[in-house]
Amino acid sequence: MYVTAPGEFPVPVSLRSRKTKHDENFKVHDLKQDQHLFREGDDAKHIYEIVSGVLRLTRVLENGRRQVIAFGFPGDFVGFPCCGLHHTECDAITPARVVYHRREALEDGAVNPELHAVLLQAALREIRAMQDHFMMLGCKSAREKTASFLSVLAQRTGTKLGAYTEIKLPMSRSDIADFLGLTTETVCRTISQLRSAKVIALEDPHVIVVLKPEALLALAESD
Amino acid sequence: MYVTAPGEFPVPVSLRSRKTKHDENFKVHDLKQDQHLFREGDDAKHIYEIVSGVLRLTRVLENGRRQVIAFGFPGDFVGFPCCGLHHTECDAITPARVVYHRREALEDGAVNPELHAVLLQAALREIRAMQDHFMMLGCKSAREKTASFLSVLAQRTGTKLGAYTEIKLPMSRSDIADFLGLTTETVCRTISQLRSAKVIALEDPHVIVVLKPEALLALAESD
DNA sequence: CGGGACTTTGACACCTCTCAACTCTCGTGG
DNA sequence: CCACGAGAGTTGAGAGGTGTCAAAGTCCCG
Repeated sequence: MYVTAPGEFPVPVSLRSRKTKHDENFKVHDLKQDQHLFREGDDAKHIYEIVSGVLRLTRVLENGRRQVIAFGFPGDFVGFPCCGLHHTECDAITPARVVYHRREALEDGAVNPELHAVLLQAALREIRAMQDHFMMLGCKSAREKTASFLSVLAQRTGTKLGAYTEIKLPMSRSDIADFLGLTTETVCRTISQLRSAKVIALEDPHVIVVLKPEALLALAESD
Repeated sequence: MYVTAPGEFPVPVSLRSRKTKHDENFKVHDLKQDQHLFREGDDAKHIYEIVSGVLRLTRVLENGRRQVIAFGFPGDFVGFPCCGLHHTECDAITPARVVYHRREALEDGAVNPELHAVLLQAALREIRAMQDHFMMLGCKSAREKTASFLSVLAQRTGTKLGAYTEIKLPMSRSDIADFLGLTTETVCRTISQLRSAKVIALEDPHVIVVLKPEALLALAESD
């Protein structure tokens, strides 16, 4: 998941079973919290489709600085290989279930044409979503980034509570910070500001209620 | 082109003609400077392979802020579609020549298997390169960004002058700034600092000589 | 020769980072 | 049962990097 334009979220595997029925190597795997799915430099044997739970894709520089490339939510695909290798770390920040798809299904259209098409479209959506995320990292202020992040999360994973929307944040403040190109302190402060402005409320640090969705969206794109 | 790890640059079409000989829709097109190749929202009929010249991929937010997604150099592919549409602007910052590849060649493996594989690998490299660029935008300071940018450009397009390397910068300062998530003024100042430190020299604003490549690389990754 | 776009430099403001302290929760062990 | 420590989150003070605004310089081209 990137902070991307709304309205084009992927369809979980469960909703398009017809498309995957021909995958003879269809295989489900469960991950415990904090368990790794793959690491940077690993041979890429599979592409993974997330059924449930939340994954985290990260890269680290030599000097230790870390970037969270993306969060993987149900319906997302992770692990697109380059030159046969994974180039990010991937681990589960909640218990999670993924479907394995053989890399050959992506790279060779003859193996399983239907699955091939699904994986290819997922890769193209990935490119599009990463372009969206460039706008975040390159153009936006801390407040805009944080508001965008919460706004997208509300639309993608929020649960309605009457006029409000409740967001469960499975990731830590420092995950959010490394995703948005900020520090944990700045993320905390910005969330506190949004709370002071009555745009959101905090049930606890990992459960946020969006009180004014339209105000949140406005802050996400304000000049 | 993103500011990416060195040593894995694409191979220009001219060097792998065998791989494209089966593309029955192989078509060359020339672009004048400042001419558009496609715009955001256009129907994506083709993917483009750059033969010569330099292209610029951009996105703009509602409030006018701009992000340069990538620069396209010879050997790069641009125009990967999502949902059949282009999601960036693309124009030529120098006179350029591109090869058209029909979108179907990417999306349907049966049309031309060899070309399909080439385009697919290009898309996967694109994902990898964008991940690299996230590190730039999210983790690095202005000096590190600028040094990285010049360093990569030197390796990718530089011409050797004895111990030195000359870089031609076809893009404006504001293009560089929008690519790196900075302002033109900051890019200028940072380049001036590098010049003061005798790491680079400026023949003119668009021709830079790298005097100390190892120092430039060190600045690109310094803590 | 003059106008315009681009580049460079300076002064200043302010946003974000850094460093630090405090709180809170939770799990461990005495 | 309580003490203790570890880790995450929050908040504050201060510094510094980068953005903003302004002006001058450079170059190209009409």
